[in-house]
Amino acid sequence: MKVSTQEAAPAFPFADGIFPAGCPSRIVLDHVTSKWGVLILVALSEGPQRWSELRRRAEGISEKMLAQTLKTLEADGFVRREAQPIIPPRVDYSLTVSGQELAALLLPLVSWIAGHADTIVGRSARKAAGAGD
Amino acid sequence: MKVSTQEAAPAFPFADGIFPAGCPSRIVLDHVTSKWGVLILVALSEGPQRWSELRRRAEGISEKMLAQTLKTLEADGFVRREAQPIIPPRVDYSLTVSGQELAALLLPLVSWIAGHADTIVGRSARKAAGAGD
DNA sequence: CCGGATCCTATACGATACTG
DNA sequence: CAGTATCGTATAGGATCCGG
Repeated sequence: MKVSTQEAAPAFPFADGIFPAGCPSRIVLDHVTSKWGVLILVALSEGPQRWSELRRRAEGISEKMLAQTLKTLEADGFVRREAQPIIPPRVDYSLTVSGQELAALLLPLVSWIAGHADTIVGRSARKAAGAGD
Repeated sequence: MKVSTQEAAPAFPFADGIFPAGCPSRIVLDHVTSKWGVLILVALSEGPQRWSELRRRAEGISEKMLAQTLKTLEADGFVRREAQPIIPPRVDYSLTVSGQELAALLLPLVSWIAGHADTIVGRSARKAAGAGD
């Protein structure tokens, strides 16, 4: 077993394979890391929001994908949907406790990316010279 | 601006839209959250590894996707590739500093998912009753 | 052993139109 | 306003063969 710089946990938890193909973790990971999953979860981490609000926040999302993503996240227990039987309809989406935990892990990731993306794609565009760091 | 339960930072950094469609952040996010991106980065966070090792770790990945994912991550400056001109070839992949930073953010996420996936898909399978939490 | 090239399929996704 | 239904397309991704 190898011991490198980044050591805190007793043992690397994914030493022999991240996890098996098709296992529940893979499924959830795919849901979360779907094209819009991260964006929706991050958007909702600010607080409950309506459908139309989410559409604006996740710029570029189609109605179909918003519906599909929300449904998946709701089925996974990350998002709660509350519809009010009024005309015109009003539906609020919010994070469950589980969803808040997840979003709390996603926010640093998204922030990091937001802070480094320009450098990264800049380097990509320059054809990725030789030195990575 | 709304103030709800989860308030800690001075201001929510993604208050009016996560970030614009097609911007560098979106591109990098898509690379990282591609089907195999997370798995490869997490796998490499344990230390440098060879092609064949990565294939085992990321169970179920095809050669094509491994090559493609590694190339993308390398172009983004997250992964370093070192090929030794010997027969048979030996190629080692490792994380750059940037890649290590990213992986450090990914690990908690993957660990959390690994710890909750069974509950989550269990609930999903039971048709997602009514209460999310 | 490490991949590149090619072909093919599944499906994720977007655009549009329609409904309660 | 908040969706659903349908269709068409782009592309992600897998299988296989080949080459250094």
